[in-house]
Order: sequence, then C-alpha cells, then structure tokens
Amino acid sequence: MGHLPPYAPMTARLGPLPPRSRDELYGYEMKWDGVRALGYVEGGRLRLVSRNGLDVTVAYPELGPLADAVAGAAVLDGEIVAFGPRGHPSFAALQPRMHQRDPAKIRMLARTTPVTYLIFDILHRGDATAIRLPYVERRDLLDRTISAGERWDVPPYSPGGGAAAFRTSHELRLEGVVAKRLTSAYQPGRRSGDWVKVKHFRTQEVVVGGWKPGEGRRARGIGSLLLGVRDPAGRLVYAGHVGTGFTEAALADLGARLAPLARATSPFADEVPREHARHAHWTEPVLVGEVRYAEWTGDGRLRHPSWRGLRPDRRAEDVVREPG
DNA sequence: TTCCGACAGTGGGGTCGCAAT
DNA sequence: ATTGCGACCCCACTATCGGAA
Repeated sequence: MGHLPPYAPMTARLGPLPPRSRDELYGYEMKWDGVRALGYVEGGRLRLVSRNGLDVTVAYPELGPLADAVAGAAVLDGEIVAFGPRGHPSFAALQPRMHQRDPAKIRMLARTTPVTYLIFDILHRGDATAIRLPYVERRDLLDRTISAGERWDVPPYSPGGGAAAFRTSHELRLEGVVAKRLTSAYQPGRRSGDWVKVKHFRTQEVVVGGWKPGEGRRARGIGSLLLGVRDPAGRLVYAGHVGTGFTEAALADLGARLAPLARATSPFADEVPREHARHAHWTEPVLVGEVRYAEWTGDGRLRHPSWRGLRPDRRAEDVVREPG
C-alpha cells in the first residue's frame, strides 16, 4: 500500500507554432479552457489537487467514479472543463463551481453543469514514477491505464501536423493547441520550452476614456487604461481596462498624451461599475489604440487584454466592437 | 560575449467568503 | 445589509539577473 508522492504540474510556455521543419518533433493536443488538476487515484478513491496545491476534490463529485476506471494507483494530469450551451469549453460556466464549498450547491451545479476531466498525462503508476518516460511512452501508458467513462476522457494527440491541429482548434472554438516535444520528460513545477501553448489571439481597436494610477513601480503614473468601443448606435460603451503590454517608455508617453485630455466626467455612455470608476481619471475619448485579447466576457469586457500600441491612423468615431 | 530561464512585480476578468463598516 | 478585501481560479507582460551556451 504505497503512498503517492506529491507532484507539481508542469506548465507550458506561450509561443508560436513550431516551424514546419521541426513539426514532426512535437505531439499536438487541443488546449482546453478550464482548471488544471492533478488526479491522485489510490485505494479506490480520487483526490483532485489544484495548481496551487489545494485539495478541490469535493467541488467535483461527478468525477469520483474515475477511481474505478483506473487500474491500480496512479497520478493523472488534466484539465477540468465545463462545456457551454454551444458545445465548447466555457470558463464562465466553470467559475461558479471553482470556489464553491456548499455541498448542496455543488450537487445542484453537478446536475445542471457537469464537468468533464480531460486527462492528458500520467505521472505515476503503481509504485513507480513515470515522469522520466518520454511523452509518447507516457501517453501509451495513459491509454493502458484508463478505461472510458461518461465524465472523463483521454483526448488524442497528433504526432506532427501542427498546422492542421491549430486550424482544427479554431474551428472547434478552442483556445489553441499545446505542442509537446515527443521525447521530453515531465518536468514537475517547471514552465518548460518542451511544452509550447499556441493560442488564437484576437485584436480590437479601443478608445481610451480614462486611466487609473498604478502602484509600486508605477505609483507616480498610469496603472491601467479604461477602454471603450462604440455600439451600433454610436455610443461609447465601457469595455474594461488594460494594464499590461506597455513598456515604461510607452506608459510615460501615454501619460503625456492623456494629461491635456483630462475631463471631469466619464465619457462612457453606460455606467462604469463603481469598483472600476474608483480613482479613475477621465479623459476625452479621442485616443485610439489596439489590444490583443482572448475573448469577450458575458459582461462585454475584454478577457486577458494586453496593449499593443496607439493607432493614430484611426478615428475614435470609427472604433466599433468587432465580431469574435 | 550573448542568450535563455526563472523570478519578481505590475496589471486584467471573474467568484466566493468573511471582516469591517 | 452593504461594502471592501483577500484568496483563489484563469491570465499577459516587462524588467532583471545569474548561469548556460
């Protein structure tokens, strides 16, 4: 009766698709938008541990039967995903579950929005670690270890074929793909270049309608910019803030440009939430920039926005929310 | 010498729980 | 009862420094 050792999840570096000349060195997996979890199966029980080392087992009772679908003791690595109404992973659908402690609410959510554990790696089997095995051998071991179930799956990987996999991920409305070196070992706790996540980014032109002061290094200047886009009626609608992507030089430049544009009231047609408006310095909505982002949230905010730079060639009147 | 990898530090959208008001 | 705040999830990015290449 061995005791499974703790593992820390290996993470991927963000980057471009490997060049065609190196394509066949990688296995490609779909990237699922959910929460990362290691699954410790031992003594007929499953224990789920978050990236931060917290035991999150109680939040996902529908995954419990996985313990019976695993041959012997094992440590699995995968993503817990909630599928939205249109059949693709929805982080928003998962969020109420992630922090929930109330057993009654958890049971209710498990009925209405059951999750799926998408397993893509195995770190331990029986009383032996598997992390030194190359990726392809771990994947083989994974297939031999788990039998199919309703609420979990071992999605396939594609050896080579990165460009096609990336296109497929777009058609399926997924975040992108993860390219993993076929010969690489599992490196616990490391953000290794052997795993590269390749994401679909969108860009959006935005109007700057204000800014908020920063803290620490940025205490004397801009911390983030308040952004807006025009709706079909031409009204400037609040779209959230962006606080990353600029160099210190860019921040200083923006500060100088925004200073003469100061005004007393919000330029947005809709109401900016009070937490966001607190400490805001409003400006005339004339400066246009571009951000890169992951998706629009249900509240019309940009998720994971990063600043790309000013767009002096664009007029603030023409900045509309683009489809996507 | 230059480059890479790891870290610290800044910022974002969200949710929940709890303490302060 | 409401509000504020920290702890968690997801994350992008810049600046820095020491060691590898």
